[in-house]
Amino acid sequence: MSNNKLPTIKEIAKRLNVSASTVSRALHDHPSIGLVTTMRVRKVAQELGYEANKTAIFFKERKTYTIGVIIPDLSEPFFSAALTGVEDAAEASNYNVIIGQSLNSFEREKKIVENMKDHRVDGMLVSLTKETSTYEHFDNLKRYNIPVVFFDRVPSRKDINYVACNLVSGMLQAITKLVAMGHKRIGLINGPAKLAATLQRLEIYIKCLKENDLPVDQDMIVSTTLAKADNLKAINKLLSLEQPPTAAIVFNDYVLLDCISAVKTTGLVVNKDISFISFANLPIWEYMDSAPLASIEQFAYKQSSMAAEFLFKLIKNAADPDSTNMPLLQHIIDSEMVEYSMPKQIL
Amino acid sequence: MSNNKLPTIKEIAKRLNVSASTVSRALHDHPSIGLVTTMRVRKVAQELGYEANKTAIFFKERKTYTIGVIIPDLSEPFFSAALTGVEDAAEASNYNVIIGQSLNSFEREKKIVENMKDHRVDGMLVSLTKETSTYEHFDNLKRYNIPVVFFDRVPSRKDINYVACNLVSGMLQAITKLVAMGHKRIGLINGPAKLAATLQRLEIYIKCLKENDLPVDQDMIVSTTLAKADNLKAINKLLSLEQPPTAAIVFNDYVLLDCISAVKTTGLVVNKDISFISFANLPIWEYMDSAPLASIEQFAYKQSSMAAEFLFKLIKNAADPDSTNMPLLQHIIDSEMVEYSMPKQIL
DNA sequence: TTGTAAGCGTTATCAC
DNA sequence: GTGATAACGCTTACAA
Repeated sequence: MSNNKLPTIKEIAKRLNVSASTVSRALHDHPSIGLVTTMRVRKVAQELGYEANKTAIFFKERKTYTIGVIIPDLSEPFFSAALTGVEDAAEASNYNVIIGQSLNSFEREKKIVENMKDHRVDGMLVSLTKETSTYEHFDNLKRYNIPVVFFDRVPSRKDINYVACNLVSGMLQAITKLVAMGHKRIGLINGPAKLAATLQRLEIYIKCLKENDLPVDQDMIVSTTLAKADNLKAINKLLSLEQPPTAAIVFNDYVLLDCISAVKTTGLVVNKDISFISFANLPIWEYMDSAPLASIEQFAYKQSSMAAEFLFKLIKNAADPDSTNMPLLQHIIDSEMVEYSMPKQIL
Repeated sequence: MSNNKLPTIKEIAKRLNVSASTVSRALHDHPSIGLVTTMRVRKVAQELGYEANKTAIFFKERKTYTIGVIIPDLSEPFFSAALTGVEDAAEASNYNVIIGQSLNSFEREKKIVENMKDHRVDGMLVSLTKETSTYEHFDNLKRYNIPVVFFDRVPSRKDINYVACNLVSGMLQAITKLVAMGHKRIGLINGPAKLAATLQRLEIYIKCLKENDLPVDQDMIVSTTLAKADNLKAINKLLSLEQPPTAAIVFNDYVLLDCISAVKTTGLVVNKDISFISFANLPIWEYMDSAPLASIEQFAYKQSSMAAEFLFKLIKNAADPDSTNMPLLQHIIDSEMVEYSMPKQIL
């Protein structure tokens, strides 16, 4: 253990019989310091292996050069991609990233916010819990001048900074494509009613059907709690209709995985008897036999890195003494339909 | 913008005409402070919404209550699971986690280490780059009393703290199982020669074949650069042998995905004409038609959370004034073969 | 029971 | 050109 304390500016000062301020200035090439002194200081600094203690500087500056990211669940590829987006943006701005997984628990989310506040992050990026419907824990941060930018799962409020994704564009492409392929009966396997996303998907689904002059048939709209057993029940309900749909929009990829299993169990063939299109997109679909026809790409990386840019803008603006009041930073990215190359069952 | 500065201990002191130390003590229920004073202090603190500025405390304590995690690539489910393991362990110890992805670049790894050192993390958890073969950048941390624990991808050195996974146990189970199923020709699709993991897998493969009294046939050992085209070439080489293997051990799941594609292209059937077993394990195999027979589970979460425990032990020990010199903390977890339920092609 | 002062490492302000 | 001092917010001997 090299328990010898790290050299400080004072240590150097003492060795040279100069003041700490002189050392500090010398090390910063302050013009007022004589060349000789500067050289002597540098030499000793070098010898001692001196390096400025940034934590002291940060403390003085009242900054941490760290931002916090709160996401629901890293095991979802969507969010790990998002985290990478944040990290890349942060690196470019010389910021560090501390991370917290809310695991879709509102209580955890609150706790993480609190903890990050205690650590005085310079800002926060947040993708909300499914449970979150109140936002005081974020409002509190104003007091600490900690700006927040939300992404993807954003509050239903207008007075916030956010980057989100518009699902309509991708869905419209998807349904239009299905129609072009001849599909007339397109079902919807939706999520639990209490989720905002569920209502949203329903509305979009209906809107896009209408745009394609298709009728909305309530029998073809089913929902699931997202539990596996329930996913199976939902798809089976569709399949057992007198006139089952020939295609279905699915709440997300995890639900879809179960749907595909169920279809196979009945002996039907995915992409022949029934085609799927789902939200989000697992990176491995392209390797799978029964991949959906397409996914609605929601650009995790793009959303999160843009949110990070926003955040750094806010941070800089707050630091600027003659900053004018910043307008809200808000952006919506259009989703896009991404087709998978040649679902194998069709070949 | 609530630009009014946050209340400090001084502010409270001023209001009450007492000293800052009194306030500090009162807020900590110091026994020497009179009840009345304590109450008055608390009241004002309450009114002002005072909260201790932890960054100041941390600075004084010369601690950050933050650890750094360096991993190659979050898009690999293995590492995002590992990160979750760290986060869970950290939460239990009231620590924060800052994250850095080396993206398998040695230069990036060095830079991240440097940056985390500047931020004075209390310790680091590291899973090395494929490129890393020198360790000065970690040795430097001793100077700053920043302990390091490696996990999964650990240095080839004995004087370090680490948690790793022993591949032999799982591989032995796997090959034994293949043999029990009647397989006599078991190939190996290995990685690039420059990776330590490649040599390791080769040795284990040979060892396990021998344990099962099977001959080692050089023709059945192929390798790939991990690039897609190369993966295809490797599997095709095996398939085009006069006597192709009936089973193969594959370097990792990503290589295997390509192998499966290739097998299908030739019209052969996975799990009938050829079976696979691979290292690591993608969370979605169980949903796939042509899943490998089994994966060698390497316990990302367990490794990383145990590494985190080690780290906290080291941190505590270093903080303890009368700490005896800590012995190295090292642990090896046995890998295990994990079978997938009923590969569908066989049903 | 309370106040004073020093200290964590650095920098900015003012004085000489 | 360089030095002293204060300040960031807090804790803790040591005094009183």
